[in-house]
Amino acid sequence: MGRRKIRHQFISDNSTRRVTFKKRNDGLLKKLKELTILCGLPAFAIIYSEYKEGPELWPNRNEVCSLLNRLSELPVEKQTKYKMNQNDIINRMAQDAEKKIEKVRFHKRSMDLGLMAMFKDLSTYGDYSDELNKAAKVFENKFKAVRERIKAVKEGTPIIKRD
Amino acid sequence: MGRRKIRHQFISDNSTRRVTFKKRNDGLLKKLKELTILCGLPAFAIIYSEYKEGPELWPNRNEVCSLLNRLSELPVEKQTKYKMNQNDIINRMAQDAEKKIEKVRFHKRSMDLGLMAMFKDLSTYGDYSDELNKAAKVFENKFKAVRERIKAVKEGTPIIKRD
DNA sequence: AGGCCTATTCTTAGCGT
DNA sequence: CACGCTAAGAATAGGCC
Repeated sequence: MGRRKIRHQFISDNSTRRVTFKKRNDGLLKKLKELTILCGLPAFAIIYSEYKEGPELWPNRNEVCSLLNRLSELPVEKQTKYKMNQNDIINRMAQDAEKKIEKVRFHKRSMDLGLMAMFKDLSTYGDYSDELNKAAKVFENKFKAVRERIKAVKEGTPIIKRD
Repeated sequence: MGRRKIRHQFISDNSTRRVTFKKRNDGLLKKLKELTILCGLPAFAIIYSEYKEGPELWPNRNEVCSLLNRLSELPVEKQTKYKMNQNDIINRMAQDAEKKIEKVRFHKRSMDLGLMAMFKDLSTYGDYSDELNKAAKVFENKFKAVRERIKAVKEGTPIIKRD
């Protein structure tokens, strides 16, 4: 919704990306707030960006932790939605990561904060905190494993519609 | 954005609220996904609703936990945004809660999942898990304390624009 | 970099089935 | 109750300062 239609992929231009982030981040939080008010329910969002020291955390950490604890108490059978979402995000992040590797655009931040989390979900490799290059290499080796897991987890239709 | 403009408040009609939730929930997750792709960053959202067993968790719990841990490691001085968000949500939830008390619309779910979290953040009162009425009463007593805290925490301008 | 503006595209409220 | 449809409203990409 703008002067032109844009492609649904990473915005390479730093300036444009920054502006887009600002606009869409604000728009997203506004909509999240509206949803919680209109439907009277608790919701949370966490958005890390390279433009801020602290992450966009809405509404706050304590509530997120509380709800996460609730989630862990749910019977596995009732976490279907969760599984599908996980499948969805793994797929997406894998694709994003693939592009980044190809383009050698592995920013430390995204690697440190985003992809490492995925690794932890798959297996334990120790501490890569300050060894970006090593981590990147490991990622390449683990990529196939990720794909394998994606297939394994797959089931049902994802709630997040694909474009 | 529809045939008519709607008021920014809780939708009392169950049927309408359900439909609105479905539409807006989907729209929100779509936008969150777009943001992560367009700007190449990790983001997360958790939405509890009364319409599903499991909460809408995007993308998955492990990543959320990992990022939360990162957040806790940030110097307090750099958590300004977080503080403002917390201030914002406390304000909002306090208002929502107030309405619910007045209208005796304290659904067990929202109380259990949403407001209790806020209580935990303020002080420890023991276990209210299955005592809704008691919790509601405590809330009324704590309401002023909440307001006080809001003022104490207040500083800077919130990133979440108010309507 | 940060606002403001507005042409365009996108979202969704109210209905019909 | 779940969908499909579509016009009224919103969000925002690209410009301009």
